[in-house]
Amino acid sequence: MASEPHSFQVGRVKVTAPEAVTEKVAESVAAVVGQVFGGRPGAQGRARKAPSADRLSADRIVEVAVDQMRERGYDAVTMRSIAKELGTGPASLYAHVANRAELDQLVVGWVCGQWQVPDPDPEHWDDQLRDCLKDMLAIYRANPGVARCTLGMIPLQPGLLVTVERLIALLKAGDVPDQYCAWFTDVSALYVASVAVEEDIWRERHRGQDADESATGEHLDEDAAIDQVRQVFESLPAEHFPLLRSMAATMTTGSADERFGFGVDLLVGGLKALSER
Amino acid sequence: MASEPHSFQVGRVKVTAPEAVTEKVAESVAAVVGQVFGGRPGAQGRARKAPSADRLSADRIVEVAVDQMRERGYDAVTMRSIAKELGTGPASLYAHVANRAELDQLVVGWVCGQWQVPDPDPEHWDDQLRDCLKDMLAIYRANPGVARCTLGMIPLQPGLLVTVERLIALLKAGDVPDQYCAWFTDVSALYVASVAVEEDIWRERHRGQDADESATGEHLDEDAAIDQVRQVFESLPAEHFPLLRSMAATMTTGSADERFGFGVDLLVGGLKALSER
DNA sequence: GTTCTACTCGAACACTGTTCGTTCGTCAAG
DNA sequence: CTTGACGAACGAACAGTGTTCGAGTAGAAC
Repeated sequence: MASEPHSFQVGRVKVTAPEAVTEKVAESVAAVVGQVFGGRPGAQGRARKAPSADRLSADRIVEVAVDQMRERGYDAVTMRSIAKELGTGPASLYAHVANRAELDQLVVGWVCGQWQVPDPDPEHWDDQLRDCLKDMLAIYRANPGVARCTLGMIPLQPGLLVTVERLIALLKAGDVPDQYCAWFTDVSALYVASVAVEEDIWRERHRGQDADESATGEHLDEDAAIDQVRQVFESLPAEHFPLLRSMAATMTTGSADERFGFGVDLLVGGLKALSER
Repeated sequence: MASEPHSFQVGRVKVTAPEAVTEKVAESVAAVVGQVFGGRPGAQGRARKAPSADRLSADRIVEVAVDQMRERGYDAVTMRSIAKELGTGPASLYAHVANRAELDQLVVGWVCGQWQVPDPDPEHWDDQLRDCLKDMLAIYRANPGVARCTLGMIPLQPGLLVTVERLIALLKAGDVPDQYCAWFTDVSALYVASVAVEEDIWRERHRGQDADESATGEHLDEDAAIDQVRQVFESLPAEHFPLLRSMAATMTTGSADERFGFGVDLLVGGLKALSER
């Protein structure tokens, strides 16, 4: 699979020859079917010949990558750190993974395969939808760093296709027009991922600070940071910033969940308003 | 300003001592006032003593950074490339900019200072709001790469504060409750930035491809890529993906503007629905 | 004219993703 | 059982990245 230099970027739509396209499609479909029937996400179509215990594989690499992201954050995961944990050098990874980009791709597929969309209940489709988006954020939160790989990625990863299919079923249960169904999956996925990315950047920034703070003995957590933001707002000159100043407390109110919930309400509410017209 | 090792991160809320906070506030406010009265965005409070033509300055560095992002994309901008264009080495930049992160911060402030929010017209506040968001995306598009710096950034940059203040005024003209005003600025800014980031990643991926294609004589533009995505959808097994397959065309319909406009309608429509309740 | 401060910048450090050429293990053919 | 052969593994290196150190220097202040 890594032998063809011009078309190995699975799902990245970088394909030069038309034959390569259909080839890619077949590969994708095969992987999808495998996924549907219980195959592990990220598994390649061709079965492993000799699954010796200490043999490298794309699966093991992805697994280690996800673990390291969870434990040490996205930025700490490098080809070398993965290789080291597998007891080898970075060059060895390139036999199973074409790229750092492809590795990120596989990581997303691995994690997002966990996303479950319920069977549609036409009575409560909107609540189901809200819960779905919240679930997805929860999965991102359970696997910090993964969200950073998602931006700019077309959801052609097998696990994601299943998800999108079910999500559309949910939307159609709410009589959402086709075009809105299509676009809404895009917008909502982007929104959830963005929130996850922002939270992750915060978390990572924090991680660095905590290391500093533990030296000085001081601890500066997220609430303290928000306090400082509020102080900035409160100290703005009232003549130029009457609103920001008076709303300093309001601006900094709300937990991450509340803020995200508001965004979800905006999207779902907007969708209902648009659909019912 | 770069002399205090623990508190130089302007606007990043990384401050260890309370004195540093007020110091930071004063600095921020001064910069804001300067901005309001016609100062250039990104300009430091302290006036340059000897503005010799070939002297380095944070302004010149930011200017070069923005230009290079526009011309060559975010990834191509490095401390070395900036220094080279200024006819010096990378070390010289660190006298005026603490960090690559701070440089990104300044770049955002520089560009987002261009964002204009009109005086509120209570009759058409929602249309004004929609236009505002579209304008912001337009500015991101005019300065490719800049959006990449935005994620995870608290809008304490002077230029952004002015914008947020005026945006809230616009929302209040629509009788939006305070809490919703506050959260909406967050959500909308995040959404616009995310769309810009995604577009930018696409653009950059394209740039790389174009270099490849020009060698082979083939040209693969964005439409062709979308065609391939549609082909993938169309080739999915109908028994497992009935919806995705039948909606293959719908899924890939719509220009970037249409898709973004849909997202904006979702947000604004959702806000109106929530506020009127 | 001297002092002093702030800026400049060459050289280096530690790190990144990636590639090259060689070696090694394992499996199928003879 | 031997012999190829071929993909996987790997040591070493390359071209980059952000960042730091410390010596040098130009300009303003006294």
